[in-house]
Amino acid sequence: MTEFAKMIDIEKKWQKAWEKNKIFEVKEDSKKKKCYVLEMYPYPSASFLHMGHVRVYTIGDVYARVKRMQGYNVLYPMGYDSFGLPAEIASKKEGISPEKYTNDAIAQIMKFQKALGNSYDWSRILSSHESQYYKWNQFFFIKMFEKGIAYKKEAPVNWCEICQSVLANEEAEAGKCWRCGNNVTQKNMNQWFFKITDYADRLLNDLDKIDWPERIKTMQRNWIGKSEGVNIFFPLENSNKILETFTTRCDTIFSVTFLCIAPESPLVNELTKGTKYEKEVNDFIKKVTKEKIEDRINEEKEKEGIFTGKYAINPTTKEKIPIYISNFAVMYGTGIVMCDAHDKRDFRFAKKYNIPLKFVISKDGKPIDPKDFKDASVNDGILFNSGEFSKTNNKEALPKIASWLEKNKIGKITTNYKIRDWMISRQRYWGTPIPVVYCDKCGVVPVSEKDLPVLLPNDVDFKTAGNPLATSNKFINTLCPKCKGKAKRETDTMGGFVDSSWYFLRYCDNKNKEKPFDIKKVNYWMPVDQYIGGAEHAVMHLMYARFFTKVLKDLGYINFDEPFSKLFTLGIVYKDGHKMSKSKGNVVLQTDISNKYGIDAARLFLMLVCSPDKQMEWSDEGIEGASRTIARLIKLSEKLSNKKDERLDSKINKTIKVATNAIDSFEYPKAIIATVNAMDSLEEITKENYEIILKLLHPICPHITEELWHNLGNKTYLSLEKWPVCDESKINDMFDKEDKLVNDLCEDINNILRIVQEKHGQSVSKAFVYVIPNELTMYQNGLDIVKRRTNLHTKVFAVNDKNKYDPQNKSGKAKPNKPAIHLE
RNA sequence: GCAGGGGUUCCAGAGUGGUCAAAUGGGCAGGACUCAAGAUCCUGUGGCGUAGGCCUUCGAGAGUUCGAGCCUCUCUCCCUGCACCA
Repeated sequence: MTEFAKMIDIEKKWQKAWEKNKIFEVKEDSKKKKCYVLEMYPYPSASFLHMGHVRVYTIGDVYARVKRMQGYNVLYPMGYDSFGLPAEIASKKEGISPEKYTNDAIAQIMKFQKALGNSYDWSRILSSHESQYYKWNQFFFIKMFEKGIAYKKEAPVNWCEICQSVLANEEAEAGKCWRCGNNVTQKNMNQWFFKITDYADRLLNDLDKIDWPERIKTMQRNWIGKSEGVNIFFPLENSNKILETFTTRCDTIFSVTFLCIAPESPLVNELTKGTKYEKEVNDFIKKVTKEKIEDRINEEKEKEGIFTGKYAINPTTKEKIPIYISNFAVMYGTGIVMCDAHDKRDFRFAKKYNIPLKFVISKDGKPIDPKDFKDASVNDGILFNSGEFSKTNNKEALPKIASWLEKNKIGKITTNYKIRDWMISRQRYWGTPIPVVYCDKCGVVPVSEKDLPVLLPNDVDFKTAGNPLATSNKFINTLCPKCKGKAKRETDTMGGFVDSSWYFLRYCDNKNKEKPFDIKKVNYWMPVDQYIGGAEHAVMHLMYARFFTKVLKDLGYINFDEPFSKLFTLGIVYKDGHKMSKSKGNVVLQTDISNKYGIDAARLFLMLVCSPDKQMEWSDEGIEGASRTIARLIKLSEKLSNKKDERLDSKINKTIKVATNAIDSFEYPKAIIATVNAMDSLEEITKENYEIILKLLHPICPHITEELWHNLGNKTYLSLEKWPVCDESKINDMFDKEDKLVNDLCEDINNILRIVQEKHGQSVSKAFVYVIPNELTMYQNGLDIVKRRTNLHTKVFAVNDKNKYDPQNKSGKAKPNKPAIHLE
């Protein structure tokens, strides 16, 4: 225990020294290559840190420390995403102001974070709830409002009754509120939006520029949901009306035998109003929309529909085709689907309602009939009954059909996106006030820049339902910036994702009072070279931050259009098969572990046990192993000698090479294992080589290595020392080969020895080893090792009898020469 | 359904064409040191063999290759994300 108590003293000592001497504070320096390492800034709610948090922060710190030692000018900041609902809820319940609640939480989490010994530049700290930060949210909002990127519109929004607020599409996962899990309902409200749809193509295309995990890119591509196809025009029978459908499979147009309209489509009413179908259809729509949100999760949901009584004309075949309303059609594209026998869902629907079906694709182009089929024919093949396109491959014909449709004015080549504009309005208090006033004369007027920030008022009532901001008269009543007449302020605040969309820019110049940031500073540090965070932000935060960056570039504030060059997504820490979390009650606390083993041991274990991107299982035994490794590192300092040893130099340089490469690609376990292996195989070590080992392990275990470094008489900080560079000329593969030969020999001897002793009870004291002549020296060099590891008096002889050492096995495998062993 | 990632020896997890019976850590077994325990260190940990080897193994099957855990194809199971998206 005394040993570990000492460990804690060591940690505190160096944390203080680093902070006092500001060794991690950085400035722009055009002579040095920069490296911006960033962890997603946390929401300051945790009243403690568990091993999941420790892992996150350690991964970033290791990377930052390595880059710093490699001579980069490393920006590695920390801050807090401090606006959000929990603070507001706490105010409601406990009567503390959100500000006090938040500041207390930040003080708390900072204390724990500092005990990790991370190399943050704390002078750059920021919190999004500070007016000096959110002022610039408002500033950017006004700039975007002027450009039409921020706009207000009446829109159906997701409304959560419990949170009394609207939710972004991204926040209403599968019809449930992401915070409280309550069912989300639809409501029409006037809301503020950012026009992210204008950037859909750039957001999609620029994914190719960045080094992100394929998984995350795929998720973003899905979310943008670009699909290229054709809008095809179906004339309504006995009418001038044209029904427009969107399809990506225009090659099946000749087989279309019915249309389906989404129940939400305004067209439905138009088609059935005043007809005998009206009531039945309306009843059906009521039923569908009511159950819709819950049933969206249900894959097995029965496809249902109802006939509208109307017909359309297939513009290619001129056939009269019925129009249905169906629960499988949604408001995507035009809200109308053209249906045919080459789609499984359409086919089944048609069978259910006895709608005629036609095929136009078969394997060989010979006509086939849906009557002979139980299910849809979805394979590609040769077209038939398709006019001039018959007898051609459907895939090849597709683009030709598209342009043919367009040429004949029965279609239009179209691109559709799933992404919707980003709804930023929240009816909450604890967020950035949207800097807009409503004036009876002038309408919607943005607040003048000189009047920013629009501060959150203190005289609000958190107890009444709805938006607390609406209860502050001081806040609401103001003057119009244009006409100076009476006006009312917008009470919506911005969702938290606005804050997190540019905080990484503010770190570059966090104290600037004149501007959001100095362009020169931002252009020096940005883009973030390595962004680190959880995969749960794959879509929302990471998409919005990319969007914001592109907007700021267009507005002339920055000169790059992707914020994060490289992204690393973390694996989760599990314990007993569950994600480590307070609610599961399976947390292992930072304080518990660091009190017992020291934070360095925890860091070592977390970095050693598996790659940082994988999920890992916490193990109490594992940390013991890490703790022992640190003990061995300390012990190694007793083995210092001045003996020059080429073999050792070779080994150390090879280790530098392996560890450096591994660390660059986040293969921390590989780097650690290489270093620890080198360390463990040593009998004695020169001071220079020991220092190299300390340097290699310093990013992982910064405190103990710093201590040992100073114990060697060094006055500098190891944290600022140069990362060792591999001297290729010192690497000699002969040593490796020699080691391997000797190793194998020891294993062979030991194996035979065991068999001889266990099974036959003979005692052995000498080993005679016969090897081929050109390997004799190598074996002799390793003789001491053999003697030590086998406890036998060993002699090596060279023998020229080639046959004896060149055994060819039956499969003809070429085997290396193996020595012959005699035991006595 | 679509997309992304996986299935390795008791466990976790390395490993992308020979140097692989497969790193490392844990567990387990044996040994050294101790009166003893703990700590520490050493050795072993698929099977067979009184040497150099042989046999079996990396989800299943097939293929490419002189040679496959590693490459190709099919199947299967698991995870993650998206989804009545036409």
